Amino acid sequence: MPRDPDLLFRTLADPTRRGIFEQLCRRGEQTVAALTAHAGVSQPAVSKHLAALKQAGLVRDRPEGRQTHYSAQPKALAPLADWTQQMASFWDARFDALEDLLKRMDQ
Amino acid sequence: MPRDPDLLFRTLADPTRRGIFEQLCRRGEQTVAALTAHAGVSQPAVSKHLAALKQAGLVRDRPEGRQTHYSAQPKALAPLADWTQQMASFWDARFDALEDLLKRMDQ
DNA sequence: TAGATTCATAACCAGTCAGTTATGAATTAA
DNA sequence: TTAATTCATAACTGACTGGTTATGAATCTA
Repeated sequence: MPRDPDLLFRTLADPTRRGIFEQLCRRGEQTVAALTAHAGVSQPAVSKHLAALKQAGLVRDRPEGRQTHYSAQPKALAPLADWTQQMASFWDARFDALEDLLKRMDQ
Repeated sequence: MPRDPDLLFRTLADPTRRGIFEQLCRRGEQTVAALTAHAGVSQPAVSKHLAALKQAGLVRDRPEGRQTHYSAQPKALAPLADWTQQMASFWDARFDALEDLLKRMDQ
């Protein structure tokens, strides 16, 4: 159930790639050409980033004629949110344990 | 307010480094030697990872004699959670807009 | 059909980075 | 003081990867 967030972290670590994903989240489905217009890198670079995002499940592609439409799959971010939550909860648990100990010592 | 999550993503992208951070979240403050015992890499590698984590604000160091104790600062994960939340909300907003449009068309 | 457009892939390059060993500084122990 | 321990840094290396240009396949248009 707590899926491995490794691929997710690696995929989102690159700012250009993260920018493309953000663009898709903000503006919705877009073609490669539209994404390239904002990405600041060449079209092949964008295609490679899209392939990486697809590999991580963060986007879906919808081929239509000679163009391909991509859209974000924000659901795929769940393992990331889970991981973050888990780290915080570990910390909280220890904090609670300390609080508990202090209370006990106070008695 | 929405701080830049770039350094955070880059820092957490490496599995070894993320493992060290997880260890600190789970077990609390630990020395470099203790962390090295679990990391599966050399002590200098661990020291470098700790320096990176510290740079990102994810850990604090507490020098004590010849050893240095490190502890997690999970608060530093906030921008990550914020970013994730924001991506989801962008998506939801568009979804709502679509829903709205459909309702309007239905009238 | 011929030409233009859209995208993906191949091939290559340069910079980054995580790992190593070697070493030294600072502290503790004998 | 001498020896041992703990950690950080320097120097180096090899792998990875994000960028490029070149190219080709597929599709649309004139």
